[in-house]
Amino acid sequence: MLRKVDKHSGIPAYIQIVNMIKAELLLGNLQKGAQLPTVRDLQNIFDVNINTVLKALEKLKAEGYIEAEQGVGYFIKRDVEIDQKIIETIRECVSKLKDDRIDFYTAMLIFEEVWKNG
Amino acid sequence: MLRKVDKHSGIPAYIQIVNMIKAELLLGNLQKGAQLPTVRDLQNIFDVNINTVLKALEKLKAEGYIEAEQGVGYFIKRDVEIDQKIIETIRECVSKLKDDRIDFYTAMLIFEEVWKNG
DNA sequence: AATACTGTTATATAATTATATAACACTATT
DNA sequence: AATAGTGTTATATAATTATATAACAGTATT
Repeated sequence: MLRKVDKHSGIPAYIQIVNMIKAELLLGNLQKGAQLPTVRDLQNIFDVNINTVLKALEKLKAEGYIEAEQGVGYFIKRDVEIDQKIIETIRECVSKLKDDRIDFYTAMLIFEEVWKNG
Repeated sequence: MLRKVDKHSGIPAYIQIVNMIKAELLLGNLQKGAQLPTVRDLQNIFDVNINTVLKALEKLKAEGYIEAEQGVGYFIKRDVEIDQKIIETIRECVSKLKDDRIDFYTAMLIFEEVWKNG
């Protein structure tokens, strides 16, 4: 689900936008051929300047995820394959962590550290 | 474990440094009273400019995690409590995901999206 | 006292990120 | 043909992030 960018996270807005759209692709919420909201709508959805939206779309285009049709819109270029088992693994983990009342940021810190120095 | 900053991740270096040190605190690898490497050593460890190190340390100090002794060094101010069960949950999840050959970035994207729109 | 190690402050410079704003170009509808 | 909706390009401005470099100030050791 596309949502407002977090302007206090320290992570550049255009990176957050790229990440959100990639996540939609991975979860199958955006599939090949689907049309993205218009650039000006995305501007409102993410609550950023139009140039910031374009920077994100340009990156996604360069990576082959989307393509633009001048005067028409942006479209998803290809599906991103992902094993449903992986999503289920993550869902279960997130569920457990939320039960333990841990916040997202802390979870991410531990997740990254464990991943890189297991 | 403190390691080089990823200069291509898009995430500001000083934020990465703050996150790495916080992760060490959460995992108990850095405990109350422990001394951090010197500012100039940290500069080499993270492979950034001294001002970038100071910016990160300043943030950690402002948040109460560390304190400075002029002419002596930086020290951990307090332990960060965290249920070991949480760490175990994350370890297991990471282990499963690595078995499935998924890369860190993709895992994080799904993790964040599932967390925020379960 | 001198030295070598700490943290601290300062200045200048550059690249990156983000905003505001305007105009242009293509497509589809009226 | 005119219009309204798309994407596209451009300019100016500001804040943030990061670097290089130098000097200063406190602490502990010799």
